Amino acid sequence: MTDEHKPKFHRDKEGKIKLIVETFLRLVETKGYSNVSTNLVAKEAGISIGTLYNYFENKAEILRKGFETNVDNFIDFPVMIKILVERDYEAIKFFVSKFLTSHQDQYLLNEAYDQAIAANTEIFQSFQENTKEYIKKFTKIAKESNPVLKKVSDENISKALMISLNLLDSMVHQHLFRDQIFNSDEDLVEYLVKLFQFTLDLYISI
Amino acid sequence: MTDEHKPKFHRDKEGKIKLIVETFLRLVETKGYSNVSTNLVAKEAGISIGTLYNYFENKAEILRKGFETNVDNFIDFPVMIKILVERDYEAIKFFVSKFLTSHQDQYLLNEAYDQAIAANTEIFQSFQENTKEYIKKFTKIAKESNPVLKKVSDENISKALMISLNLLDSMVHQHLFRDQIFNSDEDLVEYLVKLFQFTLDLYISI
Amino acid sequence: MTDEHKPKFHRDKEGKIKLIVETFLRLVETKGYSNVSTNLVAKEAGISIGTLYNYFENKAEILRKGFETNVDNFIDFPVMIKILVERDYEAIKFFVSKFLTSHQDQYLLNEAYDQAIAANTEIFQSFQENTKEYIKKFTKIAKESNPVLKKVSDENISKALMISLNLLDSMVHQHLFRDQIFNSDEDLVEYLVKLFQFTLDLYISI
Amino acid sequence: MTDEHKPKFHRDKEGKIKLIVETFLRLVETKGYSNVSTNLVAKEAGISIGTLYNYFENKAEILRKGFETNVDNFIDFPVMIKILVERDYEAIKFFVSKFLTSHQDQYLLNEAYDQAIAANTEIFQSFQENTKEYIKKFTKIAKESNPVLKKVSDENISKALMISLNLLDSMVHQHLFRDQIFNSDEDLVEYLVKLFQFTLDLYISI
DNA sequence: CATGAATGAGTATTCATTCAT
DNA sequence: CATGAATGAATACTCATTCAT
Repeated sequence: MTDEHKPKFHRDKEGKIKLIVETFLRLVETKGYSNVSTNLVAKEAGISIGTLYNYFENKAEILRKGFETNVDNFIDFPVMIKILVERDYEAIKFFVSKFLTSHQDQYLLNEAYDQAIAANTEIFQSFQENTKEYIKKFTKIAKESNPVLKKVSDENISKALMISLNLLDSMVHQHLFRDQIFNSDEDLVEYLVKLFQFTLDLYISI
Repeated sequence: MTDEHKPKFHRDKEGKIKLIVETFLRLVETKGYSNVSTNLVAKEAGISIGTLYNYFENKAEILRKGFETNVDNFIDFPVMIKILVERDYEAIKFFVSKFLTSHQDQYLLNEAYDQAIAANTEIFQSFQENTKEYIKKFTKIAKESNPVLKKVSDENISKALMISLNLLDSMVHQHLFRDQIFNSDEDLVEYLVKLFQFTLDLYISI
Repeated sequence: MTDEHKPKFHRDKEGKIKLIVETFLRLVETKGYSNVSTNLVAKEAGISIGTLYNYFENKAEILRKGFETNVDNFIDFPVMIKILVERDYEAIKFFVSKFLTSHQDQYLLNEAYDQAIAANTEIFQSFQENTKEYIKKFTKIAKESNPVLKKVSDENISKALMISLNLLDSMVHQHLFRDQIFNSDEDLVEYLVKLFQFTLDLYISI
Repeated sequence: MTDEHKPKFHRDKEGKIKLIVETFLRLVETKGYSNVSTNLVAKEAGISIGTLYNYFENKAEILRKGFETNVDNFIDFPVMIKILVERDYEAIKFFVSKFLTSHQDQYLLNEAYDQAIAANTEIFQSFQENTKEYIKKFTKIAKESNPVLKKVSDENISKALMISLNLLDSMVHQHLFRDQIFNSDEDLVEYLVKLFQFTLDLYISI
């Protein structure tokens, strides 16, 4: 109870960090990492540039924080586990469709990560560790929640997951931002589902 | 005497454009788009910055031109046609291996295209048109040079080609610059060959 | 009980001022004036930046206060008096050697004073007054503690002291941070002792 | 003749460099190195900041250039040689007086060198080399122009010169910018002449 | 058509200082 | 009297682009 008195005095620290990160990501999504200046972020967030740098050591750090929090609600664990095990066409289709719908925002973000990675090795490692941690977490939960997966090696589960997500990502990216290979979204989704199944069959044979 | 037919020295407009584009792409491949300044390009090309801007309206224009000319010698047409038709494991493997080897250079270039796309819609369309043109050209040649392909629709040939290249690109990219999903290059190549075959089987049934 | 006479904990204004000044000087000695931010001083001192500004109007003020208190324990009065009177080679040599050893720390501090002086005339005067006060104090004590010096004018004692210290300072500075005029520390010390004696002979003839 | 046609088209390159350096030094002399921003220099010189950076890689480089050109007309070689050999009281007095008169400008400049040195090791070495070169040049000329000096070792001539100049510098600095030790300029000059002679006697015995 | 000096808005980041709590 | 979040002018430096020659 007494703990709840204090925060009244402080401006909401976590809230401010969140505000900065969200503003930053929103801008990156539309303009690309290198076209978003920290000064602009501050202005758009309605804070001073000094405040921004009170919370983040540098520009890349904002991106890192964004990635960190973003990765957490990236995929729906139960849904994915169900897919891994049952390999149900409709389930995969649903997942892929949702992925397609929500991907547009993510795309420039991913590119931002790439750019930051290219410029900064530390951040690269941070990204890798975050992803690994996330994959590990997923693998553990997957095995715990479904006995069938216990027979599959951790490595293969990780592989299946990462490859599949990566494939989805790249094809959706191509579809949305480069050449329109498929005539319709449905066309694309159909192919992706098959690709997904193909990869699962390859690495997770039950 | 024959040398005098193509006036390569002064007053050679095309030669100068080519020089600028090549210098630009070479630099982008090693340093990334945003780390290559037009001033540097001019210096490296041995011309003045003023001359560069006589031939190109702005930086992005050089990239556009670069894409236009680059796409031309992207893949070895005969090899690719052979793959499409025969679907020979070793041939695909050879192609994929070569792709992997040469990808590192292309990576920063691709990112440059993406950045330009993000910043400039005009360029996006230019890119799309170029690619379409290229694919159309390939499809035509493929059909002409191999009767078996005549039965396959143009659309499917295009699809097979674009999807395959895109998949290769994304997986290699992931392997080289993001998380190391596969334990070795061989491991990756093996998977990619299967993926390649899967896609060909799907769209080009002979 | 005796400990309670000087309330060293909270509410100790003098203690807090001392803490700030000492922290500040310690940092300046290692990092240089312009590389020490008030925020850092506060952090290192374990107080808030707000508290720091409750006690000092601005950054330069801390330096001024630092000079004020620092000048007090600059030289060992008895040793210096002995030197002035006896002009003993070994005593001077010992003093000079010690000066050389301890100068490295003082250097950045002196530079800080100079910088502050260059930027702020008020501080200049404050420095001058402090030094004058200090010299006057020394002269008085010197005359009181050694009857021989009573014959010498105050002005000459001051001169001898200030010139000598200044000469030491500049030559040591040159030796340590600029060109290495002397082959060894011993070489330098030898010259400085002679210089010291020369100056004393000039102004304090007994 | 043909060569003389060209420069008409270019804005005077050397002139611009000189302009920048002089503006910079003028500002440093009054405000101190760290209080002079490159933007201010550009503004005061009536050029754009971009132009400034076309001619100098960074701020410190301007100072280096300033030092380089400054050191050349630092002392009057013939006068100094005469002093070294004849040790004439009036000649030294004249030299010292002139030194005192012209020193005010030099002081903050010297401090600027110190600051730059403290921040940048490369520049430090550049300074050292320039000074060494200068001293070497002087020593050579001195020996050539006056046979008496041939008996003296190069090292001792260098020492005598550097120590003397350093002593002058520090005492004048103290006199002008710190505590007024001497009652008058004449008073100071008198002491400095003696100091000068003392050092010459020590290192250059003829 | 070539040149390259000049431009200046823009970049990431710092830091002395203020003031609401 | 203490706190520390917030400020924003200032800094060194970059680079796409222009234009007088």
